[in-house]
Amino acid sequence: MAVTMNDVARAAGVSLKTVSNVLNDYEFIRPATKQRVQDAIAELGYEANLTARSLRSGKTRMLGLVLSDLSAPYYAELASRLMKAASQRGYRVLVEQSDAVADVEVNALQGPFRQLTDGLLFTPLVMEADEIAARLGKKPLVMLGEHILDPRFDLVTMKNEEAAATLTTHLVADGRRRIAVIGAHPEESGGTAGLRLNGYRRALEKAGIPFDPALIAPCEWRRDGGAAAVAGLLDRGVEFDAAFGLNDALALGAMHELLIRGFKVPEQVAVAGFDDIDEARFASPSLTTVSPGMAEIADRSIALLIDRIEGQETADQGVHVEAGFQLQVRESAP
Amino acid sequence: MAVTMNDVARAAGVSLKTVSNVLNDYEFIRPATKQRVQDAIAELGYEANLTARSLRSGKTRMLGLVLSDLSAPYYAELASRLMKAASQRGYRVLVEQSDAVADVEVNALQGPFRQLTDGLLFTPLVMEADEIAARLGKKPLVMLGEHILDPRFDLVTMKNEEAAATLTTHLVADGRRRIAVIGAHPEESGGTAGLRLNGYRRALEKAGIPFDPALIAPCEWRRDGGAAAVAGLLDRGVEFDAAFGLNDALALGAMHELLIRGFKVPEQVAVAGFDDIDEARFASPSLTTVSPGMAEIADRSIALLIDRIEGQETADQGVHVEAGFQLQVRESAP
DNA sequence: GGCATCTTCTGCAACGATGTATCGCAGGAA
DNA sequence: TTCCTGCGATACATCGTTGCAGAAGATGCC
Repeated sequence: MAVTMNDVARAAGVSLKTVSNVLNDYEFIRPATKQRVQDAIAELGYEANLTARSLRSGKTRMLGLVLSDLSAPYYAELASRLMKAASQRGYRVLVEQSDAVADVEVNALQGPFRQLTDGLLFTPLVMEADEIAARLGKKPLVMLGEHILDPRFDLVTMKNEEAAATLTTHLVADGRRRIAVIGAHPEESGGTAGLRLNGYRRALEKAGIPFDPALIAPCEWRRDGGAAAVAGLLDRGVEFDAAFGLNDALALGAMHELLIRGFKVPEQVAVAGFDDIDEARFASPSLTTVSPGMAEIADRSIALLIDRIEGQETADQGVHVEAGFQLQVRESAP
Repeated sequence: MAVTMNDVARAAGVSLKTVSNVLNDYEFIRPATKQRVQDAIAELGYEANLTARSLRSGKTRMLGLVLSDLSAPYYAELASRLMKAASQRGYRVLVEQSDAVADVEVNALQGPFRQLTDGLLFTPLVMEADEIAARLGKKPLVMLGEHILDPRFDLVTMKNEEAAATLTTHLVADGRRRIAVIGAHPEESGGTAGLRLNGYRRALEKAGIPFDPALIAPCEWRRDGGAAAVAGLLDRGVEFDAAFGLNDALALGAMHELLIRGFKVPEQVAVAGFDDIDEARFASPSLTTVSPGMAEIADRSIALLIDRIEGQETADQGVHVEAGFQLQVRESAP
């Protein structure tokens, strides 16, 4: 079997507890003793049993990350960064894909998944604030990139509305007047889609351009959704000189459909997205988009969650962090 | 604190072990007793403590997945599928990003990460077969999609060589004679890159086209690597009428560079990739590529690993699975 | 010298589950 | 009646670690 603390203790001629103390950096240990224990550890190749430690301490040093689908480029990159940030503070990340299914979200919040983790990074797609609050246990939870702005929860997000307004203003400055929005309902106002749509409307208003609900095309937030939405607009005879995909996948799907149908991008229709995934830079034409400061989102949310776990952050109300953003002007909408 | 088995036992008026027996589907329990225990569990909202169970049983019901970088589209999609497949058999997947750093790979193999998991899905990028064999513990390990074809290891991969040959033959059939390869060294023969290069060479040979090392452009397997490799070829004055990116990211980067420089794709230069990531379908022009049967790879590798863990697969030698593939002909290389 | 305090180390219990051994009680065979 | 077998349930030890309480010796202070 594996080497245990008992074996180390025997080899070093000290008690079990002394070995434990050495491992946990207990203050009062004679240097000579400490050395003897460390030598024994090295010689036997001892490694602490994390399961036993977890059982005893009640901590797993794992963070849960709940998102809809890891294969979406934005989430893949975010997960990758979160893992790296967590690892720097000695934590691991366990991912749960909800597929936007309510049951899975609920289970992540209070089921076995919760048990395995010391805290949660949560991207709720189905559950509402009250429901979450009701099922929220004692372990810390940080909301990620989503719309639920509620004093009960910590939240790390970006300036969705402001960024969408900036992007829209950029399109308007280029002379675009009929800007289609891909991925929202005309009446939407909550959620990521709603916030970005609000920014769009605010920018139009400021420019004195009337809002036309016919330009708003709802669809699934995937490449094929974006393509289908544009197809729908064109088939309905809706005219537009720009398309604003509420994320890059939507924009790229939309652009693809436009190019297939023989439209010139950006000459006839400008296309812009949101998220600045790696792919946006390498699309043809390259995609104008908003870079959401993902590094900042990842670092801040990990820091906040771990500070909550370790009791270094004690604010009664939810802490709200808004990461900055940057407009990335590229070929698709100069 | 949380409800324990002891609380349930007391509530149901039975012993601790009887509760355990009910939970583990022990055969000889009177239906009435079983019912009483189940009622108590439901009433108290008892949930088994996974950590305690792990400590006692030595199993965590977690699988480790070691790959270079989760933000690479291929790996993101693979990870997503692996998680879903694992979850169907009651396992979770814990991801470790190696960034192709040797230390991280070694640690994943024998460090704390190994301890947390019952088995490993391993994509070695740095370590060699002998090194892996030397550090391999007792827990099952399945190699994933990589080149190490060794009787000591289980391996799930795809027909890399055959697929690359098929793709090359397709390009040749379209009249291409000078096909650049993006992402390999001319002398390479092992590893994913080597296998695909072998397929390329075999197809050329069969068509009676001489192999020209000048057409082989090594680079990092990322979009920007592909772009840089093509830039290098063009700047060196190497002429070619097709570019075969050894994965889709490379091909898309290459295509981007070609389009920027005013080349017509596919009229002047055809472009083809490998992996059929979602993005390939929505690129402009859409990318001809090889679809590696990822669903099959994910399902088979999870099945194999779990069968090893649970003792249902007992072959002494490594089991080798080769998933099928499909040529996806699209606009970039008709 | 006597007492309090600090340093260094130890032993025991506990975290919450499962494995092993065992026990009482039926019912059937001898 | 006695012995045996199988069912249904139990008690106790155990997995490897950490928290708590305390012991023994060294040191400081009056």
